Amino acid sequence: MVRGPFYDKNGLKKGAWTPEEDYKLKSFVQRYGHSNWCKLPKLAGLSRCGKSCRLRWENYLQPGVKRGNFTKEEEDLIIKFHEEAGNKWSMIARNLPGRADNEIKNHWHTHLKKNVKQNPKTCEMKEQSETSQLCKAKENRESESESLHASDSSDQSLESSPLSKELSSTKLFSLSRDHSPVNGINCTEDSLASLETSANAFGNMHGRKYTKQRFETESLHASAHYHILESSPLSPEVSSAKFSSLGSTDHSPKPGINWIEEDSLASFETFEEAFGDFWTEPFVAGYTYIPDEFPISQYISYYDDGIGIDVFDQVMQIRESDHAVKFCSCFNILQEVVVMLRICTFWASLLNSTS
DNA sequence: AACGGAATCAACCGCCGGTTG
DNA sequence: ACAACCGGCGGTTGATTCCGT
Repeated sequence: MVRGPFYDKNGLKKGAWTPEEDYKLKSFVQRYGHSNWCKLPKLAGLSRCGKSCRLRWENYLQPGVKRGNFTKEEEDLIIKFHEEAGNKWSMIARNLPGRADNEIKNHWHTHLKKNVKQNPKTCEMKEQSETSQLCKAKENRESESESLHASDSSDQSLESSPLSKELSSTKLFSLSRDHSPVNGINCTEDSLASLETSANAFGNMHGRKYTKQRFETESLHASAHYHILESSPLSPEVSSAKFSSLGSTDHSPKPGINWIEEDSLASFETFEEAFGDFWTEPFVAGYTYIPDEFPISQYISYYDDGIGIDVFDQVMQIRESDHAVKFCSCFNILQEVVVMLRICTFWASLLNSTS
């Protein structure tokens, strides 16, 4: 189902991700964030391109990512949003918390598209949608941009938005400071405060500057998250835990977090069972190439006050300045060899035990 | 049991727009 | 103002699994 691993001409690994790579990426991102995907693979000790890392994180490793079967409600939402906006998978994904755009896209092509075609009424609506899809796509971008501007003062753009009122009001809800109930949602002050705090933490943790686009995207994401929670199988506790964990300085997995990647890391846990502290032994923990004693605490305030100190960049500066990267590269090769030996040992022991 | 086509889905590719220097 | 860089997005690919013959 997945391309086998191989190396391209630049020496970058392609194809399926291994549990080991997942662990490296997850550990690094949870600890230092991901303000620069291009530099991240080198720092995290991965022979992957930044894009590949980003995709893997966003689609599978990121806390809160839902895997598995789509619910009827989710499918209805996908169909509805697709009718509204066409192949705007990222936008649809923002309104389905926990679902990656790639997964939604795949689900559409493999399950929903044919179902929609079988339904004449829906098909008709879809055709109408598709005929104006190009126009809508353009309008969507414009209206999203407009709604951002409008959010400062009024909801004028809502009436002209090609998106449904539900979508539009979601945006308004996310972008405005008005805490009154919107679109039938009873918003308590507490939940809103929690949402805002969480959203802030979410935005801050990566050390990203709040550009117009990012503000828009992340606000949408945060609001959509709250919006869907009303009917989502994900509990509010999980949701808030998600954001909290992202903004927290303690990046160890927390109870209550919906660690969907548990499944994908099942084999990884098997390693741990076999070797106890397999991944926490020095050569592996260092795995992130950043020693535990790295003076990270002085930057931790970043997460709290949101002032633009980027932990990731600090790591980069320190490590590049003293040629640590070169050292780590050599060190990493040794680590890789040791890891491979351990994996071989593990499988050998498994084979022995089963035979 | 063997084969081949269909289905699935993780991952890659290339383009585009925003940001930065 | 401009070029380079970077992240995000949607389309596509291809390995694997499923299922019918």
